[in-house]
Amino acid sequence: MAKKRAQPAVRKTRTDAARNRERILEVAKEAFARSGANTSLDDVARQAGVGAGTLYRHFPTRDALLEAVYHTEVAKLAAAERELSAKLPPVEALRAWMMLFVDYIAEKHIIAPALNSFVGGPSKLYESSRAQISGAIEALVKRAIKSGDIRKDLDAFDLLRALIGVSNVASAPDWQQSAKRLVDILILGSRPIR
Amino acid sequence: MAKKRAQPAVRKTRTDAARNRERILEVAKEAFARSGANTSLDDVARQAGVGAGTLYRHFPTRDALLEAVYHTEVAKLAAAERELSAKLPPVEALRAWMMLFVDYIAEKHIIAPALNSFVGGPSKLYESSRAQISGAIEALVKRAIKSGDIRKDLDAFDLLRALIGVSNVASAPDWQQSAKRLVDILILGSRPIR
DNA sequence: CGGTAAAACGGAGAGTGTCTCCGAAACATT
DNA sequence: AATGTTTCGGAGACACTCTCCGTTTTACCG
Repeated sequence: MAKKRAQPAVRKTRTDAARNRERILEVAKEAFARSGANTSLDDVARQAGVGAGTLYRHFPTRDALLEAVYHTEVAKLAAAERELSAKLPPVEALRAWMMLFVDYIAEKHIIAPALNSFVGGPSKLYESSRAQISGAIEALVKRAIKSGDIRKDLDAFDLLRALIGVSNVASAPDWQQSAKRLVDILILGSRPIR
Repeated sequence: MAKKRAQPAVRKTRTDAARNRERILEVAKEAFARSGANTSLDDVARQAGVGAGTLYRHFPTRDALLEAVYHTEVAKLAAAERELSAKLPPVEALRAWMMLFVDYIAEKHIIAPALNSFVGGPSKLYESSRAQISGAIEALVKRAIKSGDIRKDLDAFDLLRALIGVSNVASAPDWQQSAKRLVDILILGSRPIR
């Protein structure tokens, strides 16, 4: 009694639907990078060659679209955690990952305000992205704690907040340098007392 | 030849103008605190009992209004620096001021994205507020460096960026706690290398 | 005081963005 | 090819931003 198939059960997703979804995602990614998180969604729809209705059906809110756009990027960051952990000593790995995070935001022009939702509200939307990112930093921190290089009571989430926060202030020209200096300060400040 | 008064020279500002300006400021402050930095300015104008044109004449941009609204708040923070410096040892003063900053943002619901402009762009608008805030933290850091409790090469601006950044991520419920833990980490990480 | 020029007011309206609704079109399935 | 479902798309209702300019208010002067 596990699977009935009396009625057509599940219909294959229509190809035009899938195609449009992809196209929207592609255009949106570029638009967000170019003009920030406030790009006109109608514009995105137009450039993707679909009607506004189509865009809003696929992504009911601006946040939903942002989440979808950065989903793959987030996955890459999570993957980097595993790599770094494998080839670097605990603290170094943590540091390297944080630096990577900064670079990522700088390069891809990911809009930090959107990231807020990762550590922020109870939005179901970001659930999976948040899980990936916080999973990554938690693993890194846990390993560093175990090795004795980081204080036992450090909350990985605090570090994530700091990281996102620092990346938020991205207007100044030397932002990236400043962010990296701060990563070092954060790590230094997270060492065991003495 | 210091003061001519051939022509009417300077006219006293009209009382209605001053009154309206005050009223707008008052309403805007409340509105920003209640509904964030994106409140409808037309609404603000309506609630202040003036036309949209009046609001925009006094404050040409949303940022200008924000700046004006928080001008006095910023002044208070700057004043606190002097007080704390007078009654606490260098690092303690720095720490206390940073904590105060966090509290301030939490309590007054100051919209952090607006603060970005303080450390950010070359906007002439925020010039005075920025000067006050960065002056405060620079003084605190300089004193702490002189006392030997903080590393010589620490950039006060970095610290300010971190502070604003961390305050930015204000969605989580335990945000304030997290922010304060981070302040401690930042200060610890800014100590001399031994 | 009353007159007058200068300054401020205010709201209509043009431009733009958001989001919904529903008839028309495209699709998977039989 | 017919059928019934899913998706499309863009017109349109609504909201917000910001400007323009005829009208009103005010400070100043005689």
